[in-house]
Amino acid sequence: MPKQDFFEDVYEVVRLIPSGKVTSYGAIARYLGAARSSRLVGYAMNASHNQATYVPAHRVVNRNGLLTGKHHFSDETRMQILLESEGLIIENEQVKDFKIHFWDPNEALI
DNA sequence: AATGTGACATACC
DNA sequence: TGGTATGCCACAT
Repeated sequence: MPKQDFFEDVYEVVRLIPSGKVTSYGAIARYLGAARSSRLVGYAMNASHNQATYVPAHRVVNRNGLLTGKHHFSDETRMQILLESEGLIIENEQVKDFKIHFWDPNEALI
C-alpha cells in the first residue's frame, strides 16, 4: 500500500505528458515533492527500459530543453525523431521554443 | 550493510 | 562565458 517506488511515480507522470509537450527532470521531481531529487528522475528513466509499460522518456529533457538523454536510446536520432513526429522542432539537439512547449505537471495535474 | 551511481540543477572560479 | 565542482537522494550491486 503504502508508498510506491519513487520510480513508479516518475513513470506515471511521464506517461501523462501530452504528445507534443515536454517537461524537465526538475519539474517532475518537484511535482513528486522531491525537488532535490532531479537526478533520481533521470536515474528512473535509465531504468524505464525495464518497465513493462512504455514510458515516453523522449518527452523529458533537461532544464535547458537539451536532449541530454538521447544517448540512452537505441539510436541517438531516435529521441529527436520521436519529438519531431509529435510536432516539436529540435534545433541543435535542443527543443526550439522550449518554454512554449513546456508542460509543467505542477500546473497541469493540480 | 556499505558503497557506488546518475538521462539534473546550481554555484562557483 | 564556459568549464569544473558540489549537493542531492533513491536505486543497484
